[in-house]
Amino acid sequence: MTFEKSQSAGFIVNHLARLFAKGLQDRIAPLGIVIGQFPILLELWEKDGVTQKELLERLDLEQATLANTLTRMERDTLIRRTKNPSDARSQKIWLTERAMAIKEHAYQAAHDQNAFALSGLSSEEQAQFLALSERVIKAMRP
Amino acid sequence: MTFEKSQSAGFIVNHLARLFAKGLQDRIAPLGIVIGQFPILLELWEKDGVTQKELLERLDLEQATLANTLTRMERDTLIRRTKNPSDARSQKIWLTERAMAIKEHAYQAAHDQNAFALSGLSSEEQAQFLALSERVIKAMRP
DNA sequence: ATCACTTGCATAGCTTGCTATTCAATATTA
DNA sequence: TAATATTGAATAGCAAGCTATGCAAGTGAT
Repeated sequence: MTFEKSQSAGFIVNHLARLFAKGLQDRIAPLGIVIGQFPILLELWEKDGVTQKELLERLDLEQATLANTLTRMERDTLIRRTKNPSDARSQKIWLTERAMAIKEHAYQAAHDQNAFALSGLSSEEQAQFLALSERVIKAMRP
Repeated sequence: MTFEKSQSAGFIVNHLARLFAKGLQDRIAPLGIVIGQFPILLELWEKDGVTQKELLERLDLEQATLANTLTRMERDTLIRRTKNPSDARSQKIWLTERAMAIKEHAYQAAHDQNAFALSGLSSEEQAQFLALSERVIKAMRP
């Protein structure tokens, strides 16, 4: 059997993801955040004061990955945690001023990176690309 | 400004890549290899007895990433290294019997995973998806 | 021939993902 | 109520990516 990397969906998609990540990374670095914090911040900008479990439900991550990233975010003064009066096992997670202040800049960075990545495609092709990607995800999702 | 993850190319592509990786991971685990070793094995199955530098030129990885993965591959008896008579700084990298023996199974696994991932698309759509992806990569590549 | 530059690779240290395990708090059931 | 099960979160340990740095071997220029 033969195998051609350059025509393998797996390789192509991996390459895509790494280029995307690198591009966004560079754009958000000046804000003092890193890419793994991005999805978490997005959720918290929508609604904070939630428990880790509630946050987890809105994210596509394993619990341990989230816990570790939250620890780094606390270290980096992006979040604080307070006691949850109704359950001593859990805590409530809050954004700091600093994290709230960068929201718009971060949105802009993500928009810019997406626009840049798709800049070689027409609007129709962009829509097609996203739609096809969604269908591939659907096929693979357990 | 607003930001909708589910319509963000970056998030979608990241999700895609993780599902792909997980799927291939599961298929190759029985062969005793892991996903980071896969691209390297593909190149070595084509041609081994090469230096790290030659290998690096054929891969889309940083030198340090390759060096570390090669160390794990040696630990896992997938490769051996011999002296390079023409340059004492470098070594030649050779596949072991074990690594050679799994080649066809690994190709098959990758084929199967790609087919599975794209199974929700028609042949035309599959070609479209790959072509669009390539163009997105081209736009982002430095 | 020596001194400086370049090159090939390794190492250190970080992030972000994972699985497996642990532990304390809470809930359930006999 | 006591024993057991479940749940929320943390921790350990690994892989694979990155940047930055170090080091020894080779190359070149004076």
